Amino acid sequence: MPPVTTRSEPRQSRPQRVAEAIKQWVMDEGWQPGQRLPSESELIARFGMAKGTIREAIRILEAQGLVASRTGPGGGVFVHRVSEARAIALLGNYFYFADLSLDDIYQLRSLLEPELAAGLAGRLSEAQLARLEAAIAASAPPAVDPDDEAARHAASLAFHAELAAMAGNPLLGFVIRFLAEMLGEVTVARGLHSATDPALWERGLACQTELVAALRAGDAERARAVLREHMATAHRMMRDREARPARRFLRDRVRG
Amino acid sequence: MPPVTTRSEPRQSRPQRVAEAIKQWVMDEGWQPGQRLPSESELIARFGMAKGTIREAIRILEAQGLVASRTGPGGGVFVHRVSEARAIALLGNYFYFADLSLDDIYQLRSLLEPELAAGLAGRLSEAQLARLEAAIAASAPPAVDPDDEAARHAASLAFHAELAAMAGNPLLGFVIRFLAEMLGEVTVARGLHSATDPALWERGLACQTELVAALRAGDAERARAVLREHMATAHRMMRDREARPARRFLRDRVRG
DNA sequence: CCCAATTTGTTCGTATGTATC
DNA sequence: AGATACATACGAACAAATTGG
Repeated sequence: MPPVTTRSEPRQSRPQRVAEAIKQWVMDEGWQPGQRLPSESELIARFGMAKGTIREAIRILEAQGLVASRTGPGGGVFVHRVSEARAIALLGNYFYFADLSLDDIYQLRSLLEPELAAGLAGRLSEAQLARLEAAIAASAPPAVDPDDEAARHAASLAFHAELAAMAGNPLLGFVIRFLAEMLGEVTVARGLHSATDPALWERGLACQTELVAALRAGDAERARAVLREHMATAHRMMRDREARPARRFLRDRVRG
Repeated sequence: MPPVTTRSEPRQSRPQRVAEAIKQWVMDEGWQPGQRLPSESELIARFGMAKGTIREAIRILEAQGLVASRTGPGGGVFVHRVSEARAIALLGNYFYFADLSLDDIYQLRSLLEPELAAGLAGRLSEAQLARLEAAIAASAPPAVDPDDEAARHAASLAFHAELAAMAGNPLLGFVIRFLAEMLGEVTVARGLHSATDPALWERGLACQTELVAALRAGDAERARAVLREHMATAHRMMRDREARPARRFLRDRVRG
Protein backbone atom coordinates (compact mmCIF):
# COMPACT_ATOMS: atom_id res chain seq x y z
CA MET A 1 0.00 0.00 0.00
CA PRO A 2 1.65 3.23 -1.18
CA PRO A 3 1.31 6.48 0.77
CA VAL A 4 -1.81 8.59 0.73
CA THR A 5 -2.48 8.84 -2.98
CA THR A 6 -6.02 10.19 -2.58
CA ARG A 7 -7.68 6.82 -2.82
CA SER A 8 -11.13 7.49 -4.23
CA GLU A 9 -13.25 5.12 -2.19
CA PRO A 10 -12.54 1.65 -3.53
CA ARG A 11 -14.80 0.58 -0.70
CA GLN A 12 -17.40 -1.09 -2.87
CA SER A 13 -16.83 -4.70 -3.76
CA ARG A 14 -15.89 -5.56 -7.30
CA PRO A 15 -19.21 -7.14 -8.20
CA GLN A 16 -20.96 -3.96 -7.09
CA ARG A 17 -18.68 -1.84 -9.21
CA VAL A 18 -19.09 -4.13 -12.19
CA ALA A 19 -22.87 -4.06 -11.79
CA GLU A 20 -22.81 -0.28 -11.65
CA ALA A 21 -20.60 -0.16 -14.72
CA ILE A 22 -22.87 -2.45 -16.70
CA LYS A 23 -25.91 -0.43 -15.67
CA GLN A 24 -24.25 2.75 -16.84
CA TRP A 25 -23.24 1.03 -20.02
CA VAL A 26 -26.77 -0.10 -20.76
CA MET A 27 -27.99 3.41 -20.09
CA ASP A 28 -25.37 5.10 -22.23
CA GLU A 29 -26.01 2.81 -25.16
CA GLY A 30 -29.75 3.11 -24.69
CA TRP A 31 -30.28 -0.65 -24.81
CA GLN A 32 -33.88 -1.75 -24.72
CA PRO A 33 -35.62 -4.61 -22.94
CA GLY A 34 -34.97 -7.87 -24.75
CA GLN A 35 -31.53 -6.94 -26.00
CA ARG A 36 -28.71 -9.26 -25.06
CA LEU A 37 -25.76 -8.24 -22.94
CA PRO A 38 -22.31 -9.66 -23.71
CA SER A 39 -21.94 -13.25 -22.57
CA GLU A 40 -20.31 -14.18 -19.30
CA SER A 41 -17.04 -15.02 -21.00
CA GLU A 42 -17.03 -11.75 -22.91
CA LEU A 43 -17.64 -9.85 -19.69
CA ILE A 44 -14.85 -11.78 -18.02
CA ALA A 45 -12.52 -10.70 -20.77
CA ARG A 46 -13.77 -7.13 -20.85
CA PHE A 47 -13.51 -6.54 -17.11
CA GLY A 48 -10.52 -8.79 -16.54
CA MET A 49 -12.15 -10.52 -13.62
CA ALA A 50 -12.98 -14.02 -12.56
CA LYS A 51 -16.15 -15.76 -13.51
CA GLY A 52 -17.55 -15.72 -10.00
CA THR A 53 -17.11 -11.97 -9.73
CA ILE A 54 -18.94 -11.35 -12.98
CA ARG A 55 -21.71 -13.71 -11.99
CA GLU A 56 -22.23 -11.89 -8.71
CA ALA A 57 -22.50 -8.62 -10.58
CA ILE A 58 -25.17 -10.08 -12.82
CA ARG A 59 -27.04 -11.39 -9.81
CA ILE A 60 -27.08 -7.89 -8.38
CA LEU A 61 -28.70 -6.56 -11.52
CA GLU A 62 -31.07 -9.49 -11.59
CA ALA A 63 -32.18 -8.81 -8.03
CA GLN A 64 -33.08 -5.28 -9.06
CA GLY A 65 -35.15 -6.69 -11.89
CA LEU A 66 -33.01 -5.04 -14.54
CA VAL A 67 -31.79 -8.17 -16.33
CA ALA A 68 -32.86 -11.75 -16.75
CA SER A 69 -30.77 -14.67 -17.89
CA ARG A 70 -31.43 -17.87 -19.80
CA THR A 71 -29.25 -20.91 -20.43
CA GLY A 72 -28.54 -22.67 -23.66
CA PRO A 73 -27.79 -21.50 -27.19
CA GLY A 74 -29.42 -18.19 -27.87
CA GLY A 75 -29.40 -17.72 -24.14
CA GLY A 76 -27.53 -15.15 -22.16
CA VAL A 77 -28.27 -12.11 -20.07
CA PHE A 78 -30.98 -9.80 -21.33
CA VAL A 79 -32.05 -6.29 -20.47
CA HIS A 80 -35.35 -6.58 -18.67
CA ARG A 81 -37.96 -4.01 -17.89
CA VAL A 82 -38.53 -3.97 -14.15
CA SER A 83 -41.92 -5.51 -13.50
CA GLU A 84 -44.41 -3.75 -11.31
CA ALA A 85 -44.67 -6.77 -9.04
CA ARG A 86 -40.95 -6.65 -8.43
CA ALA A 87 -40.96 -2.90 -7.84
CA ILE A 88 -43.74 -3.37 -5.31
CA ALA A 89 -41.86 -6.15 -3.55
CA LEU A 90 -38.64 -4.13 -3.39
CA LEU A 91 -40.45 -1.11 -2.05
CA GLY A 92 -42.27 -3.32 0.42
CA ASN A 93 -38.88 -4.35 1.82
CA TYR A 94 -38.26 -0.74 2.71
CA PHE A 95 -41.50 -0.36 4.60
CA TYR A 96 -40.97 -3.65 6.39
CA PHE A 97 -38.86 -1.67 8.82
CA ALA A 98 -40.94 1.48 8.77
CA ASP A 99 -43.67 0.62 11.24
CA LEU A 100 -46.62 1.88 9.24
CA SER A 101 -50.05 2.28 10.70
CA LEU A 102 -53.35 1.69 8.97
CA ASP A 103 -53.99 5.39 9.35
CA ASP A 104 -50.85 6.14 7.34
CA ILE A 105 -52.01 3.96 4.49
CA TYR A 106 -55.55 5.22 4.49
CA GLN A 107 -54.47 8.83 4.63
CA LEU A 108 -52.73 8.38 1.32
CA ARG A 109 -55.50 6.35 -0.22
CA SER A 110 -58.04 8.97 0.79
CA LEU A 111 -55.93 11.63 -0.88
CA LEU A 112 -55.30 9.77 -4.11
CA GLU A 113 -58.18 7.51 -5.03
CA PRO A 114 -60.95 10.11 -5.15
CA GLU A 115 -58.77 12.18 -7.46
CA LEU A 116 -58.07 9.17 -9.63
CA ALA A 117 -61.77 8.41 -9.93
CA ALA A 118 -62.56 11.98 -10.84
CA GLY A 119 -59.98 11.86 -13.59
CA LEU A 120 -61.49 8.69 -15.05
CA ALA A 121 -65.10 9.84 -15.13
CA GLY A 122 -66.52 9.56 -18.61
CA ARG A 123 -63.29 8.16 -20.06
CA LEU A 124 -63.81 4.45 -19.54
CA SER A 125 -65.02 1.97 -22.12
CA GLU A 126 -67.93 -0.36 -21.43
CA ALA A 127 -65.44 -3.22 -21.20
CA GLN A 128 -63.53 -1.44 -18.48
CA LEU A 129 -66.69 -0.59 -16.58
CA ALA A 130 -67.74 -4.22 -16.85
CA ARG A 131 -64.46 -5.32 -15.28
CA LEU A 132 -65.11 -3.05 -12.35
CA GLU A 133 -68.61 -4.44 -11.96
CA ALA A 134 -67.26 -7.97 -12.04
CA ALA A 135 -64.91 -7.13 -9.18
CA ILE A 136 -67.81 -5.74 -7.21
CA ALA A 137 -69.87 -8.87 -7.83
CA ALA A 138 -67.00 -11.06 -6.66
CA SER A 139 -66.80 -9.22 -3.37
CA ALA A 140 -70.57 -9.16 -2.74
CA PRO A 141 -72.30 -11.15 0.03
CA PRO A 142 -73.34 -13.63 1.19
CA ALA A 143 -70.45 -14.42 3.48
CA VAL A 144 -70.05 -18.08 4.37
CA ASP A 145 -66.81 -19.22 5.93
CA PRO A 146 -63.62 -17.35 6.88
CA ASP A 147 -61.92 -18.40 3.65
CA ASP A 148 -64.75 -16.90 1.68
CA GLU A 149 -64.44 -13.75 3.74
CA ALA A 150 -60.79 -13.47 2.81
CA ALA A 151 -61.54 -14.08 -0.86
CA ARG A 152 -64.10 -11.30 -0.91
CA HIS A 153 -61.68 -8.93 0.73
CA ALA A 154 -59.15 -9.76 -1.94
CA ALA A 155 -61.76 -9.06 -4.61
CA SER A 156 -62.47 -5.73 -3.02
CA LEU A 157 -58.83 -4.80 -3.24
CA ALA A 158 -58.85 -6.03 -6.84
CA PHE A 159 -61.50 -3.44 -7.58
CA HIS A 160 -59.13 -0.71 -6.56
CA ALA A 161 -56.28 -2.31 -8.46
CA GLU A 162 -58.42 -2.40 -11.61
CA LEU A 163 -59.29 1.24 -11.13
CA ALA A 164 -55.67 2.17 -10.64
CA ALA A 165 -54.65 0.28 -13.76
CA MET A 166 -56.95 2.53 -15.75
CA ALA A 167 -55.24 5.65 -14.50
CA GLY A 168 -53.65 7.76 -17.17
CA ASN A 169 -50.88 8.54 -14.72
CA PRO A 170 -48.49 5.62 -14.20
CA LEU A 171 -47.19 7.12 -10.97
CA LEU A 172 -50.64 7.47 -9.50
CA GLY A 173 -51.56 3.98 -10.57
CA PHE A 174 -48.45 2.49 -9.07
CA VAL A 175 -48.82 4.18 -5.72
CA ILE A 176 -52.45 3.14 -5.42
CA ARG A 177 -51.71 -0.47 -6.30
CA PHE A 178 -48.82 -0.48 -3.87
CA LEU A 179 -51.06 0.78 -1.09
CA ALA A 180 -53.66 -1.85 -1.90
CA GLU A 181 -50.95 -4.51 -1.78
CA MET A 182 -49.70 -3.33 1.59
CA LEU A 183 -53.23 -3.30 2.88
CA GLY A 184 -53.79 -6.80 1.60
CA GLU A 185 -50.69 -7.97 3.43
CA VAL A 186 -51.97 -6.42 6.60
CA THR A 187 -55.41 -7.94 6.37
CA VAL A 188 -54.23 -11.46 5.69
CA ALA A 189 -51.30 -11.32 8.09
CA ARG A 190 -53.72 -10.63 10.90
CA GLY A 191 -57.35 -11.55 11.27
CA LEU A 192 -58.62 -8.21 10.06
CA HIS A 193 -60.59 -9.68 7.21
CA SER A 194 -62.89 -11.52 9.55
CA ALA A 195 -65.39 -10.05 11.94
CA THR A 196 -66.23 -7.18 9.63
CA ASP A 197 -69.43 -5.35 10.32
CA PRO A 198 -71.92 -6.55 7.65
CA ALA A 199 -73.67 -3.22 7.56
CA LEU A 200 -70.42 -1.38 6.85
CA TRP A 201 -69.51 -3.94 4.21
CA GLU A 202 -72.85 -3.40 2.50
CA ARG A 203 -72.22 0.30 2.63
CA GLY A 204 -68.87 -0.16 0.92
CA LEU A 205 -70.42 -2.19 -1.85
CA ALA A 206 -73.09 0.42 -2.41
CA CYS A 207 -70.36 3.04 -2.74
CA GLN A 208 -68.52 1.01 -5.36
CA THR A 209 -71.70 0.48 -7.34
CA GLU A 210 -72.55 4.13 -7.24
CA LEU A 211 -69.00 4.97 -8.24
CA VAL A 212 -69.29 2.91 -11.41
CA ALA A 213 -72.54 4.67 -12.18
CA ALA A 214 -70.90 8.03 -11.75
CA LEU A 215 -67.96 6.98 -13.93
CA ARG A 216 -70.32 5.84 -16.66
CA ALA A 217 -72.27 9.06 -16.44
CA GLY A 218 -69.09 11.10 -16.62
CA ASP A 219 -69.86 12.83 -13.36
CA ALA A 220 -66.40 13.58 -11.97
CA GLU A 221 -67.58 15.43 -8.90
CA ARG A 222 -69.87 12.65 -7.83
CA ALA A 223 -67.20 10.03 -8.42
CA ARG A 224 -64.81 11.98 -6.23
CA ALA A 225 -67.36 12.37 -3.46
CA VAL A 226 -68.43 8.75 -3.53
CA LEU A 227 -64.93 7.39 -3.36
CA ARG A 228 -64.06 9.79 -0.60
CA GLU A 229 -66.88 8.37 1.45
CA HIS A 230 -65.93 4.84 0.49
CA MET A 231 -62.44 5.40 1.80
CA ALA A 232 -63.80 6.70 5.05
CA THR A 233 -66.03 3.66 5.36
CA ALA A 234 -63.22 1.22 4.66
CA HIS A 235 -60.97 3.00 7.10
CA ARG A 236 -63.61 2.85 9.80
CA MET A 237 -64.00 -0.84 9.11
CA MET A 238 -60.32 -1.45 9.81
CA ARG A 239 -59.76 1.01 12.60
CA ASP A 240 -59.81 0.15 16.26
CA ARG A 241 -58.34 -3.26 15.72
CA GLU A 242 -54.62 -3.68 15.70
CA ALA A 243 -53.07 -0.29 15.15
CA ARG A 244 -49.88 -1.68 13.64
CA PRO A 245 -49.53 -3.88 10.56
CA ALA A 246 -47.68 -7.14 10.93
CA ARG A 247 -44.02 -6.95 10.04
CA ARG A 248 -43.68 -8.99 6.90
CA PHE A 249 -41.80 -8.86 3.67
CA LEU A 250 -43.98 -8.78 0.59
CA ARG A 251 -43.83 -11.96 -1.43
CA ASP A 252 -42.20 -11.48 -4.78
CA ARG A 253 -44.48 -13.38 -7.09
CA VAL A 254 -42.37 -12.64 -10.08
CA ARG A 255 -40.26 -14.98 -12.03
CA GLY A 256 -38.60 -12.47 -14.38
CA MET B 1 -48.67 -29.44 -22.84
CA PRO B 2 -46.88 -32.26 -21.02
CA PRO B 3 -48.59 -34.44 -18.45
CA VAL B 4 -49.45 -32.83 -15.19
CA THR B 5 -46.72 -34.17 -12.93
CA THR B 6 -47.09 -31.33 -10.48
CA ARG B 7 -43.55 -30.15 -10.94
CA SER B 8 -42.88 -27.82 -8.05
CA GLU B 9 -41.21 -25.18 -10.17
CA PRO B 10 -37.50 -25.66 -9.60
CA ARG B 11 -37.17 -22.96 -12.19
CA GLN B 12 -35.47 -20.46 -9.97
CA SER B 13 -31.73 -20.67 -9.66
CA ARG B 14 -30.30 -21.92 -6.42
CA PRO B 15 -28.96 -18.54 -5.27
CA GLN B 16 -32.42 -17.08 -5.72
CA ARG B 17 -33.97 -19.84 -3.68
CA VAL B 18 -31.34 -19.52 -0.98
CA ALA B 19 -31.85 -15.76 -0.84
CA GLU B 20 -35.60 -16.27 -0.51
CA ALA B 21 -35.06 -18.85 2.23
CA ILE B 22 -32.75 -16.59 4.20
CA LYS B 23 -35.21 -13.73 3.87
CA GLN B 24 -38.00 -15.92 5.19
CA TRP B 25 -35.74 -17.12 7.95
CA VAL B 26 -34.90 -13.60 9.05
CA MET B 27 -38.58 -12.74 9.03
CA ASP B 28 -39.66 -15.81 10.96
CA GLU B 29 -37.04 -15.26 13.63
CA GLY B 30 -37.78 -11.58 13.75
CA TRP B 31 -34.14 -10.62 13.47
CA GLN B 32 -33.43 -6.93 13.77
CA PRO B 33 -31.05 -4.63 11.89
CA GLY B 34 -27.51 -5.10 13.16
CA GLN B 35 -27.88 -8.76 14.00
CA ARG B 36 -25.43 -11.11 12.36
CA LEU B 37 -26.43 -13.87 10.01
CA PRO B 38 -24.55 -17.16 10.11
CA SER B 39 -21.13 -16.94 8.48
CA GLU B 40 -20.53 -18.00 4.93
CA SER B 41 -19.15 -21.34 5.98
CA GLU B 42 -22.09 -21.99 8.28
CA LEU B 43 -24.51 -21.17 5.49
CA ILE B 44 -22.56 -23.47 3.19
CA ALA B 45 -23.00 -26.27 5.70
CA ARG B 46 -26.63 -25.47 6.41
CA PHE B 47 -27.75 -25.31 2.79
CA GLY B 48 -25.32 -27.92 1.51
CA MET B 49 -24.18 -25.75 -1.34
CA ALA B 50 -20.94 -24.37 -2.63
CA LYS B 51 -19.40 -21.11 -1.58
CA GLY B 52 -20.10 -19.39 -4.86
CA THR B 53 -23.79 -20.21 -4.69
CA ILE B 54 -24.12 -18.86 -1.16
CA ARG B 55 -22.20 -15.75 -2.09
CA GLU B 56 -24.52 -15.04 -4.98
CA ALA B 57 -27.50 -15.41 -2.66
CA ILE B 58 -26.01 -12.88 -0.28
CA ARG B 59 -25.37 -10.50 -3.17
CA ILE B 60 -29.02 -10.71 -4.07
CA LEU B 61 -30.05 -9.71 -0.57
CA GLU B 62 -27.42 -7.01 -0.53
CA ALA B 63 -28.71 -5.53 -3.76
CA GLN B 64 -32.14 -5.26 -2.19
CA GLY B 65 -30.58 -3.43 0.73
CA LEU B 66 -31.59 -6.08 3.23
CA VAL B 67 -28.13 -7.12 4.39
CA ALA B 68 -24.65 -5.66 4.50
CA SER B 69 -21.37 -7.48 4.93
CA ARG B 70 -18.07 -6.62 6.52
CA THR B 71 -14.75 -8.44 6.39
CA GLY B 72 -12.40 -9.25 9.20
CA PRO B 73 -12.92 -10.72 12.65
CA GLY B 74 -16.29 -9.82 14.04
CA GLY B 75 -17.30 -9.30 10.45
CA GLY B 76 -19.93 -11.21 8.56
CA VAL B 77 -23.31 -10.58 7.03
CA PHE B 78 -25.68 -8.36 8.97
CA VAL B 79 -29.36 -7.63 8.73
CA HIS B 80 -29.70 -4.13 7.41
CA ARG B 81 -32.62 -1.78 7.36
CA VAL B 82 -33.26 -0.75 3.77
CA SER B 83 -32.19 2.86 3.45
CA GLU B 84 -34.49 5.38 1.88
CA ALA B 85 -31.89 6.31 -0.69
CA ARG B 86 -31.71 2.70 -1.82
CA ALA B 87 -35.48 2.35 -1.91
CA ILE B 88 -35.67 5.46 -4.04
CA ALA B 89 -33.02 4.17 -6.41
CA LEU B 90 -34.70 0.78 -6.77
CA LEU B 91 -38.06 2.37 -7.43
CA GLY B 92 -36.42 4.76 -9.86
CA ASN B 93 -35.27 1.74 -11.87
CA TYR B 94 -38.89 0.81 -12.35
CA PHE B 95 -39.87 4.20 -13.69
CA TYR B 96 -36.84 4.29 -15.96
CA PHE B 97 -38.94 2.30 -18.38
CA ALA B 98 -42.25 3.94 -17.60
CA ASP B 99 -42.09 7.05 -19.74
CA LEU B 100 -43.27 9.57 -17.16
CA SER B 101 -44.25 13.09 -18.02
CA LEU B 102 -43.73 16.18 -15.94
CA ASP B 103 -47.50 16.42 -15.69
CA ASP B 104 -47.63 12.97 -14.08
CA ILE B 105 -45.16 14.00 -11.41
CA TYR B 106 -46.75 17.35 -10.73
CA GLN B 107 -50.21 15.87 -10.53
CA LEU B 108 -49.11 13.76 -7.60
CA ARG B 109 -47.15 16.53 -5.97
CA SER B 110 -50.12 18.84 -6.22
CA LEU B 111 -52.28 16.25 -4.54
CA LEU B 112 -49.90 15.41 -1.71
CA GLU B 113 -47.81 18.38 -0.70
CA PRO B 114 -50.61 20.78 0.21
CA GLU B 115 -52.08 18.11 2.43
CA LEU B 116 -48.72 17.46 4.01
CA ALA B 117 -48.27 21.16 4.76
CA ALA B 118 -51.73 21.39 6.27
CA GLY B 119 -50.95 18.50 8.56
CA LEU B 120 -47.75 20.15 9.77
CA ALA B 121 -49.18 23.57 10.56
CA GLY B 122 -48.51 24.51 14.15
CA ARG B 123 -46.61 21.32 14.89
CA LEU B 124 -43.09 22.32 13.94
CA SER B 125 -40.37 23.45 16.31
CA GLU B 126 -38.44 26.64 15.73
CA ALA B 127 -35.44 24.57 14.76
CA GLN B 128 -37.44 22.84 12.05
CA LEU B 129 -38.85 26.12 10.79
CA ALA B 130 -35.34 27.51 10.73
CA ARG B 131 -34.17 24.64 8.53
CA LEU B 132 -36.92 25.41 6.06
CA GLU B 133 -35.93 29.06 6.03
CA ALA B 134 -32.32 28.10 5.42
CA ALA B 135 -33.37 26.08 2.39
CA ILE B 136 -35.29 29.06 1.08
CA ALA B 137 -32.32 31.33 1.57
CA ALA B 138 -30.07 28.91 -0.30
CA SER B 139 -32.35 28.97 -3.31
CA ALA B 140 -32.85 32.73 -3.36
CA PRO B 141 -31.45 35.02 -6.07
CA PRO B 142 -29.28 36.51 -7.36
CA ALA B 143 -28.58 34.06 -10.15
CA VAL B 144 -25.09 34.20 -11.59
CA ASP B 145 -23.92 31.35 -13.77
CA PRO B 146 -25.62 28.13 -14.93
CA ASP B 147 -23.93 26.13 -12.18
CA ASP B 148 -25.37 28.49 -9.62
CA GLU B 149 -28.76 28.10 -11.23
CA ALA B 150 -28.57 24.35 -10.83
CA ALA B 151 -27.48 24.67 -7.22
CA ARG B 152 -30.43 26.86 -6.40
CA HIS B 153 -32.80 24.44 -8.05
CA ALA B 154 -31.34 21.69 -5.91
CA ALA B 155 -31.88 23.82 -2.82
CA SER B 156 -35.46 24.37 -3.82
CA LEU B 157 -36.02 20.64 -4.01
CA ALA B 158 -34.26 20.32 -0.67
CA PHE B 159 -36.92 22.56 0.81
CA HIS B 160 -39.56 20.04 -0.17
CA ALA B 161 -37.44 17.17 1.06
CA GLU B 162 -37.08 18.86 4.45
CA LEU B 163 -40.80 19.38 4.60
CA ALA B 164 -41.48 15.75 3.71
CA ALA B 165 -39.04 14.56 6.36
CA MET B 166 -41.16 16.31 8.96
CA ALA B 167 -44.26 14.44 7.91
CA GLY B 168 -45.81 12.27 10.56
CA ASN B 169 -46.70 9.79 7.84
CA PRO B 170 -43.67 7.85 6.57
CA LEU B 171 -45.50 6.81 3.42
CA LEU B 172 -46.41 10.37 2.55
CA GLY B 173 -42.91 11.55 3.28
CA PHE B 174 -41.35 8.87 1.13
CA VAL B 175 -43.54 9.50 -1.88
CA ILE B 176 -42.92 13.21 -1.75
CA ARG B 177 -39.18 12.79 -1.47
CA PHE B 178 -39.24 10.28 -4.30
CA LEU B 179 -41.11 12.71 -6.52
CA ALA B 180 -38.65 15.46 -5.69
CA GLU B 181 -35.79 13.13 -6.56
CA MET B 182 -37.33 12.21 -9.89
CA LEU B 183 -37.91 15.85 -10.64
CA GLY B 184 -34.32 16.63 -9.77
CA GLU B 185 -33.14 13.96 -12.18
CA VAL B 186 -35.26 15.46 -14.89
CA THR B 187 -34.09 18.98 -14.37
CA VAL B 188 -30.40 18.16 -14.37
CA ALA B 189 -30.63 15.58 -17.13
CA ARG B 190 -32.01 18.23 -19.43
CA GLY B 191 -31.47 21.94 -19.44
CA LEU B 192 -34.65 22.68 -17.55
CA HIS B 193 -32.91 24.38 -14.68
CA SER B 194 -31.66 27.14 -16.89
CA ALA B 195 -33.72 29.79 -18.61
CA THR B 196 -36.27 29.94 -15.85
CA ASP B 197 -38.49 32.95 -15.78
CA PRO B 198 -37.13 35.19 -12.96
CA ALA B 199 -40.58 36.51 -12.16
CA LEU B 200 -41.97 33.00 -11.69
CA TRP B 201 -38.98 32.04 -9.60
CA GLU B 202 -39.55 35.05 -7.35
CA ARG B 203 -43.14 34.04 -7.05
CA GLY B 204 -42.13 30.55 -5.96
CA LEU B 205 -39.86 31.94 -3.29
CA ALA B 206 -42.58 34.21 -1.99
CA CYS B 207 -44.85 31.18 -1.72
CA GLN B 208 -42.30 29.26 0.29
CA THR B 209 -41.75 32.17 2.64
CA GLU B 210 -45.45 32.61 3.16
CA LEU B 211 -45.79 28.89 3.74
CA VAL B 212 -43.31 28.97 6.58
CA ALA B 213 -45.23 31.88 8.09
CA ALA B 214 -48.46 29.92 7.87
CA LEU B 215 -46.82 26.87 9.42
CA ARG B 216 -45.48 28.96 12.28
CA ALA B 217 -48.89 30.54 12.81
CA GLY B 218 -50.55 27.13 12.79
CA ASP B 219 -52.83 28.15 9.94
CA ALA B 220 -53.48 24.83 8.16
CA GLU B 221 -55.87 26.22 5.58
CA ARG B 222 -53.51 28.94 4.51
CA ALA B 223 -50.59 26.50 4.34
CA ARG B 224 -52.62 24.24 2.08
CA ALA B 225 -53.68 27.07 -0.19
CA VAL B 226 -50.19 28.53 -0.44
CA LEU B 227 -48.56 25.24 -1.32
CA ARG B 228 -51.26 24.50 -3.84
CA GLU B 229 -50.43 27.72 -5.60
CA HIS B 230 -46.71 27.06 -5.29
CA MET B 231 -47.15 23.72 -7.03
CA ALA B 232 -49.07 25.37 -9.83
CA THR B 233 -46.33 27.94 -10.20
CA ALA B 234 -43.57 25.36 -10.29
CA HIS B 235 -45.47 23.27 -12.76
CA ARG B 236 -45.99 26.25 -15.03
CA MET B 237 -42.29 26.96 -14.79
CA MET B 238 -41.44 23.52 -16.14
CA ARG B 239 -44.23 23.06 -18.61
CA ASP B 240 -43.95 23.73 -22.28
CA ARG B 241 -40.38 22.59 -22.44
CA GLU B 242 -39.62 18.96 -23.07
CA ALA B 243 -42.70 16.95 -22.25
CA ARG B 244 -40.79 13.76 -21.47
CA PRO B 245 -38.14 13.26 -18.83
CA ALA B 246 -34.81 11.88 -19.90
CA ARG B 247 -34.46 8.14 -19.54
CA ARG B 248 -31.96 7.67 -16.76
CA PHE B 249 -31.42 5.36 -13.87
CA LEU B 250 -31.27 7.13 -10.55
CA ARG B 251 -27.84 7.11 -9.00
CA ASP B 252 -27.66 5.03 -5.90
CA ARG B 253 -25.66 7.22 -3.55
CA VAL B 254 -25.76 4.67 -0.82
CA ARG B 255 -22.91 2.72 0.56
CA GLY B 256 -24.84 0.47 2.96
C1' DC C 1 -34.66 -39.75 -30.50
C1' DC C 2 -30.22 -38.75 -29.93
C1' DC C 3 -26.26 -35.94 -30.42
C1' DA C 4 -23.51 -31.90 -30.44
C1' DA C 5 -22.85 -27.13 -29.63
C1' DT C 6 -23.57 -23.13 -26.75
C1' DT C 7 -24.44 -20.67 -22.77
C1' DT C 8 -25.51 -20.20 -17.97
C1' DG C 9 -25.23 -22.75 -13.44
C1' DT C 10 -22.47 -25.02 -9.71
C1' DT C 11 -18.55 -26.96 -7.31
C1' DC C 12 -14.02 -27.16 -5.17
C1' DG C 13 -9.35 -25.84 -3.88
C1' DT C 14 -6.51 -22.12 -3.12
C1' DA C 15 -4.96 -17.60 -2.37
C1' DT C 16 -5.57 -12.71 -0.95
C1' DG C 17 -7.41 -8.78 1.58
C1' DT C 18 -9.01 -6.78 5.81
C1' DA C 19 -10.09 -5.83 10.40
C1' DT C 20 -9.60 -7.27 15.38
C1' DC C 21 -6.97 -8.70 19.25
C1' DA D 1 4.10 -7.31 14.95
C1' DG D 2 1.88 -11.51 14.60
C1' DA D 3 -2.15 -14.57 14.91
C1' DT D 4 -6.86 -15.12 14.00
C1' DA D 5 -11.33 -14.92 11.73
C1' DC D 6 -13.82 -13.51 8.39
C1' DA D 7 -15.20 -12.00 3.60
C1' DT D 8 -13.30 -11.54 -1.13
C1' DA D 9 -11.42 -13.13 -5.41
C1' DC D 10 -9.38 -16.40 -8.72
C1' DG D 11 -9.24 -20.56 -11.89
C1' DA D 12 -10.21 -24.86 -13.55
C1' DA D 13 -13.40 -28.34 -13.95
C1' DC D 14 -17.99 -30.23 -14.29
C1' DA D 15 -23.23 -30.03 -14.55
C1' DA D 16 -27.56 -28.59 -16.45
C1' DA D 17 -30.50 -26.45 -19.78
C1' DT D 18 -31.72 -25.24 -24.36
C1' DT D 19 -31.43 -25.18 -29.34
C1' DG D 20 -30.77 -27.21 -33.85
C1' DG D 21 -29.25 -30.95 -36.81
